[in-house]
Parts: sequence; structure tokens; C-alpha cells
Amino acid sequence: MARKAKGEAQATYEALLDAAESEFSAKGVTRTTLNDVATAAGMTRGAIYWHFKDKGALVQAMCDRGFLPMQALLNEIAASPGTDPLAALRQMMLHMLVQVAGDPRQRTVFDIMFHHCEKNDDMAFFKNEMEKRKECLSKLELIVVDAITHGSLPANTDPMLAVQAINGYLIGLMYEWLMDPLAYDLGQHAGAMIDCFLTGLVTRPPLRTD
Amino acid sequence: MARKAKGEAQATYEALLDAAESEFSAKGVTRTTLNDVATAAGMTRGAIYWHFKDKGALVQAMCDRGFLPMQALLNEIAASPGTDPLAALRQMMLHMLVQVAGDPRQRTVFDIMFHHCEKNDDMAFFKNEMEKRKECLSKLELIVVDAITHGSLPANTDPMLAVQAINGYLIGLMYEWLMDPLAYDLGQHAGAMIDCFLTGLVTRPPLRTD
DNA sequence: CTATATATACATGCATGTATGTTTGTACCG
DNA sequence: CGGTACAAACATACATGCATGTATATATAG
Repeated sequence: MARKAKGEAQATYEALLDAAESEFSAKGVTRTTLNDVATAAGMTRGAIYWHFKDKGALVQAMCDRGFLPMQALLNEIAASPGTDPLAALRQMMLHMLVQVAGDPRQRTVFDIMFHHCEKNDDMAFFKNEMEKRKECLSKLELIVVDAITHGSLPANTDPMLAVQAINGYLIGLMYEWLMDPLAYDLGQHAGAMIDCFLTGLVTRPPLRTD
Repeated sequence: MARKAKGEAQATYEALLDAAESEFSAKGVTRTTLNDVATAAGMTRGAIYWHFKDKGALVQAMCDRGFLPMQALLNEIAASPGTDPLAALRQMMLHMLVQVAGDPRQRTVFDIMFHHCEKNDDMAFFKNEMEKRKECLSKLELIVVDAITHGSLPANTDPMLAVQAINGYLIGLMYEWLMDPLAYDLGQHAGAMIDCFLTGLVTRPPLRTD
């Protein structure tokens, strides 16, 4: 009920996001009340309504914070000097899986987005996410085109389809692994699973342009 | 308000499931009220509570009806004479993608499960879905093992990891395509995307056992 | 002293579940 | 074969609770 010291408010802000992660992950976004989140953070709803406009803004902020490392990673690799685009692609895929498997926050946020939320139009926030997704796919396509001109991928590869395949594979692996993380060690076998897939992409008769 | 003739009740039952599909798909499961579903079916909530115990049972029934063709397909292929297990695997993967891309009901139900519902423990119904999922993976593993002993897949393939890769790829392709069905024609390119993946599985140094 | 950073109190609305009403097929009985 | 009783197949009404949003109180850091 009192004004906090210098950075105390920022700490509260982070604590609310932390609480949102664990609560949403446990009960799902819609079935989790703002009171649940506040209580888990040792606060009341007043604190939430001070820092966020409404529940949607809270979810938004939580996702933004959670996806930040992923974004940074993709940007970094996409902007790297393209000596071997295929290796860059492999590295990017590997890092994504390893991060989800290794970093608890990454894992939780992805779990929420995959399994514990609903993507409805009314939550205008998903418009934003869709934009980000399209950007990611575009950057991926640039790398793939690079790899084709570089000769690392067959010349008759359809970049669009290749991107859909790559993206689908990554998303599917994460989606399914998060559904049952004890089934196998994703971090340990990520490399092998990616190599298996890339072998198919590289080998001759796969995603032809017609 | 009146008692219906012989099969009229069954027609109402189906109409309610139809309405549930379109309403859930449009607004999401939790944000859709039972009144929305009833109204869309030209009924009132009374009809729903007559045919289903509660909202969970409605979702359950809708999914069961929607997944039935998929189940049948998998069972049929898994029970077929295993002359060429790899071809059977390819056929199964192809049929899944084609069905989701082609059959509207299949597409809608998968869209709901992927993007418009939350998988919370309290909905005891997801326990059931997890069981089905495990069964599917087991059957998949049988086919993979068959393919290995048959020599269609490398002897050092890890069946468990191969199954995770196959399943992840399929799920991811469907998940992402349903998020933006206009991005490309899944039905048309399903074959190429599957062949690309299987090429990787078949080629030498992929999912080694260690 | 004032804006900040919360807690508390209140009003509203809505979804659910349940209880009860109502109509009409249909089967049994004579 | 005609009437009647019962239960199916819904509709309607009601009670309850809870999540949200907003308005107000309050304390303190600067």
C-alpha cells in the first residue's frame, strides 16, 4: 500500500511476470484469475492494474519478455556474415531446440503459448504475434535462398516450401516435447534430429519447385 | 419443448456438435458460452444439458467425432499386411496431411485443438487425449521397427527418436498450416514435403542410436 | 508536498448449473 | 383401435458465484 524505493517497482513488475508465467502454465490463461497472479506474486490486483492496462497487456508483456532471447538469436544469426548459410541454419535450429529444452523461462512461455492459451481474434495481441511470425519466416527464407545460391541446397528447391518444412519441424518438435517432456531428452538429441531433417533437405529429389 | 420423433433427437445431437465446432473455432472454447452453441444450433441450453453432462463432455464428444477418421486410418494402416513398411508409413503421413487440408471437419477440429483450446489438468478429458496420443506413437513405433528390420531404414536408427521426429514433423506442419492456411496449398505439396523428410530418415548418418 | 505504488471497496455482468415446466411421441392396455 | 400414462426432449426460470473494471483510500519516497 506504500510507495516502494527506487527500483522496487521494477522488481514488482518482474515478479508479476514471473507469477503470470507459473500461474498461466499451471491453470491456463483464461482459467487463471488476475487475483491468482497477484497472490502468487505476493501482491493484490491493484499492483497488476497499476503496471498493466488489463489481462491482455499482461500476457503480451510476459510473451515479449519470454520471446526476447529467441528474437535476439534469430536476428544475430540472420545478420551474421554468410560464409556457410547451411551451417548458420543448422546452428539456429539447434539453438532454438536447446533453448526451449534448457532455459526454464523459455520452456514455460512456449508451453503457455502452445498448450495453455487460446488464440482468438478478440485478443488483438495475437495480431502482433502473427506479424512477428511472418518476420521470422521471411528471415528464414532469406537464409534458405542464400543456401541455394551458395550451392548448399539443391537449385530446384522451393524456398517457400523449404521454410514451411523447417519451421513446421521445429514447431512440431517443441509442441510435442512440451506435451511430454519426460518422453526423451530434447536437448541431448536435438542435433541428431536436426541433422536427420537437413539431410533430407540437402539430398537430391526433395522439395522440387514443381 | 416437445418430444421429437424417432431419430430427431439424434439429429439435434449432431447439430449441437456441428454448432460447437463452428463456435469454438470462431471464439475459442472458453470464451464460447453454451448459449452461443445452443443458439447456433437453433436450440437453448436445455438441449445441451440434456445430451451432455457439461461443457467438458461436449468438447469431448466433438473431438471424438472429429478424430474418428484419423483413428480409423491409423488402425487400418497399422493392421495392413506389411509388405513395405516404409511405403505404409509414407501413405499414412500423406493421408493425415491430405485429410486435414481437405476435410473441413477434420480441419476445424484440429484447428480447435491446436489454437482454440487450453489443455488444463482440470479438464479431465485431456487425460483421455494423452492416452490416445501414446497409443498412436506406439503404433508408429511398430511401423518404424518393421521398416528397420525390413531394411528400409538404417539399422542404427533409434526407433523412439524416429517416431518423435515423424510425429513432430506432422504435428508441426498441421499446426502451422492451420495458423495461416492461405500461405500455401498443403494438400498439393504434402507429398513433396513428406518425401523430403523421409529422404533424411532413409539416408545414412541421421538418427543414430548413440 | 506531491506523484508514485500499491491495497481495498464496490458495482456490474455474465456463465454456469440446477430445478422445474411443457409438450408430445409411443407403448401398453383394454 | 382408441385412450391414457409415462417418459423423452427439450425450454424457461432462478440462484449462485466469480472475474472484471473502476473508484477510492493510503502511505511513503523524493
